[in-house]
Parts: sequence; C-alpha cells; structure tokens
Amino acid sequence: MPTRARRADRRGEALSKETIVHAAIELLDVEGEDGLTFRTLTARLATGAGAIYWHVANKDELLVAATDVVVAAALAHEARDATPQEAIRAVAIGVFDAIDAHPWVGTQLARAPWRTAMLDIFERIGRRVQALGVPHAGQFTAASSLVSYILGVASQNAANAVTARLHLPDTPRGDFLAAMAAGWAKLDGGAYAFTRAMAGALRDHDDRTEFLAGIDLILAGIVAAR
Amino acid sequence: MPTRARRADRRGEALSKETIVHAAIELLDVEGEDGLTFRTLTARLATGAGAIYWHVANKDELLVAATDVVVAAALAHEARDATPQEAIRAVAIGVFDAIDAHPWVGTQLARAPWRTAMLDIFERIGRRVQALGVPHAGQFTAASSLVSYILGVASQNAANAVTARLHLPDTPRGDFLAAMAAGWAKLDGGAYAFTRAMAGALRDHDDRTEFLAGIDLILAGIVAAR
DNA sequence: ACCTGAACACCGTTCAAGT
DNA sequence: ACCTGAACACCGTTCAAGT
Repeated sequence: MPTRARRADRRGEALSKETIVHAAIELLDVEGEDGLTFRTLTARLATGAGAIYWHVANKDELLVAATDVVVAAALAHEARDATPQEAIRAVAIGVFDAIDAHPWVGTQLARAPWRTAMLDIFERIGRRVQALGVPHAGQFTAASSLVSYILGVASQNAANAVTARLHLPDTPRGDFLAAMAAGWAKLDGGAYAFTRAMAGALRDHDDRTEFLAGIDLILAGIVAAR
Repeated sequence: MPTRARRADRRGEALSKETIVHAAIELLDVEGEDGLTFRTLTARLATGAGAIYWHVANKDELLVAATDVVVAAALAHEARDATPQEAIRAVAIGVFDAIDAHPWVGTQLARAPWRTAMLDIFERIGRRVQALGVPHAGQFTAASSLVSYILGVASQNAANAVTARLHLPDTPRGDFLAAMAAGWAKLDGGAYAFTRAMAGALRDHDDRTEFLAGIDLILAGIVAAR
C-alpha cells in the first residue's frame, strides 16, 4: 500500500494548506530560498504536484502564507507596561530576529508589500507612534518611516548573511567583516574617502546594535518634530 | 550572409559586455523583471547564448552590471554649494527616482548589497554626514541608517508599483490608492484601529513627499544626537 | 578570440485520469 | 472532494563545433 506508507511520512497528517505551508517553511529554512521547489515539496510530502495545487493557487501564495506565519510568530507576544519607545524597539528587534532566522522572509517582505504580515507590523508600530504623542497629521509618516526602515535594514541584513554564507561558507561573521573591512581600507582615498574611513567601524560593528541605533535615530527625529 | 544581416540589427556594434548590459536594461525596463531571459536577450542581440556567456559570467553578473549603470547615472551630477541636508535629500531623491523608473533596480539592491552601486550611495551620503558635524563614532550609524532607509523605501515603492501594475493595469495611481484606502477603512476597528485611522492619509499621500519626510525625520534625529 | 545553436538539467503549472 | 504523475512550456547554462 504505497498510499498508507506515504501518509505515514507526514505522520498521519492529512494534506492541508497548513501542512503544506509548514513543509515549505522547513525547506526554505534548511535548504535556502532556492531549496523550495514543487519537486522538493512533493517529495517531502510524498504526494504529487496536483495535490499541492489543490490547496494552494501557486508558489507565490505559498510564499505569502509562509511569510505570514513567521511574522505572526514574531509579533506573538506584546510587551506590556513598556514605554512606546521600548515597545517599538521590541517590535523592531522581533522582526529583525525573525528575518535573521528566516532570511527568505526578508526577500518576501521586500517584494510583496502590504500583505497581512506588513500590515500587522504597521499596526503595531503605529499604535506606539500614537502613544508617543505624535499629532495625527504626522502619524502616517512616522509609522511608515519606521516600518520601511525596519524591513529595509532587516532584509538587507539577511541578504548580506545569505551572500556571505554562499560565497564563504563556514566563515565566522567576524572573519567575514574583517575581510570586508580590509577591502574598504584598500579603496581609493579620493573617490571613497568616507567609506575608507569607515573600515574600522564596519569591522567592529554589531548588526543588531547598529539596527537599533538607527531606530533610535528615527525615534529621536519623531520626538523632535512632535 | 546571415551574419552581416544580424550584425546590422544591433547597428554594426560589435558584441561587448556594454552592448549586452544595455540591451538587458532595455528589456528589464520595457518587459519587466521577468522579461529578461537569455532567450529574449539572444533574440534581441541576434546571437546565441554562448556569445553572451563569452562576455558575461552569468545572469547575476548581468543584473549587477545593469544596476551599476543605472545607479551611476542617478548619482552623475553632484549638487554644489548646497547644505549637507539638501545634498542628502538630492541623493535620496535621485535614487528614489531611478528605482521608480527602473523598478528591477530596487529588487537588485535589496538582494545583492555592498556592490559598487550601494557603495557609491554610501560614500555620497557619508560625506554629507561628515559635513553635518556628526562625530566620528556616530558617522557609520548615521550613514548606514540613511542608506538603508533610502534603499528600503525606494525598493518597497517600486515593488508596490509593480504589484499595482500587475494586478490592476491601466489603473491611475490615485484610483489604486483610493481602492487600497477603502480596504483599510473596512478593516476591523479593534485589531487594526491604527491602520484603519490611516486610510485617509494613505489615500491622500504622495510617495515622494512621504519618502522625503522620512529622510527629514532621520536627519532631525542625527542632528539631535550630534 | 569570438560566436553558433543544439542539448542538458532543471523549473512552475496543467490536466486527464484515478479514488 | 481530493490526489496522482506524466506532460507542457518554459528557464539558465554548457559545450562541441564552427569562423
């Protein structure tokens, strides 16, 4: 009975959109962005391509659903009795870490905006912007600037990590930064005077700290404009 | 003589990396991100796939080179006798408009960071951050926050435009925003109270103005922290 | 040195056929 | 209603063969 044996492979779970999305997330996490194909997915779920298409319209819908699951998990717990600034930082770090753990989410958020995932982030941030006392006319700008910054930096960070892993696997982050900083230090002192001077800062910086420092910069600007 | 006739198709120009990159840019602009394939490219250049691979290592190198050309053009003219703030705004708008005109550049900058294109933007911004009087220790954070914001928002904007064009072709921007705002206005008042309240702001906002307002927010934060 | 174009190893998606 | 898996129309890339 091949059918029984195959069903057993996904532990008796019936095929459903949820099962499919979770298998997709696992493939994306383990094998990377290119690791998810309808062939790897049908193999893992021990089924045919048509079965997946019965539950899901196409690959894009699958990616959107997977992104929603990860972002929802990242936003799952809300910090109570925190200042608006602390709460905004918490959301930012939550999204940052989620994208760091699932780099493909960064690609996805950069490509298909204003779906559920992004809306949830916007809502979370926006409430805290209101709590900050920003007048109504400035709330849209403040919230969307923060969201854009968060998604932009986090995605770029993830892309960096993927590129680094691709070109120099098994290289510790520190070694990679040192190598890149060495490259900056060798740049032309005329055309790239600033970048060159930043080589040291690049080598010693911490992505998360830097990310949060940028959030604080925007928060300071929001408070100053208030 | 088929060879002569084919050469004539690209107006006597010999095949070179430059010719190839320019043809790629044209395809990307006219046909969109998916419009560039080695088949459309060989058809346009009236040659074989191997000819292109002789000049270019792979599709990724082609995309990177195309991005560099567009960004270099966007940064071509530097504003003289401008305040640092004005100069930063000018760079930001230049990149924004370039990505708006060539949406595929946004995707590219979000995926393959720290290549020439991004480095050039970083350098331009960084010099003005220095001119702003930011102490050395804060320059890296300030410059990379600005660059991240610029690329993040501009890319998201481009992705939005592409999505809109894809799903609702021939719909004016205003109609699209109105439809989206109507969607926001219908959101659940509990879970999405903030987003719902922003429906009006979404409908009436201008992407460029909003983008610049975010830049000003960060600039205000940088000046406040100085 | 540079170009040709068929061939290879993949994709996402469809669909007649099964249960 | 749900699943199977072969088939279709594509991809990027390679490579023996030409000039």
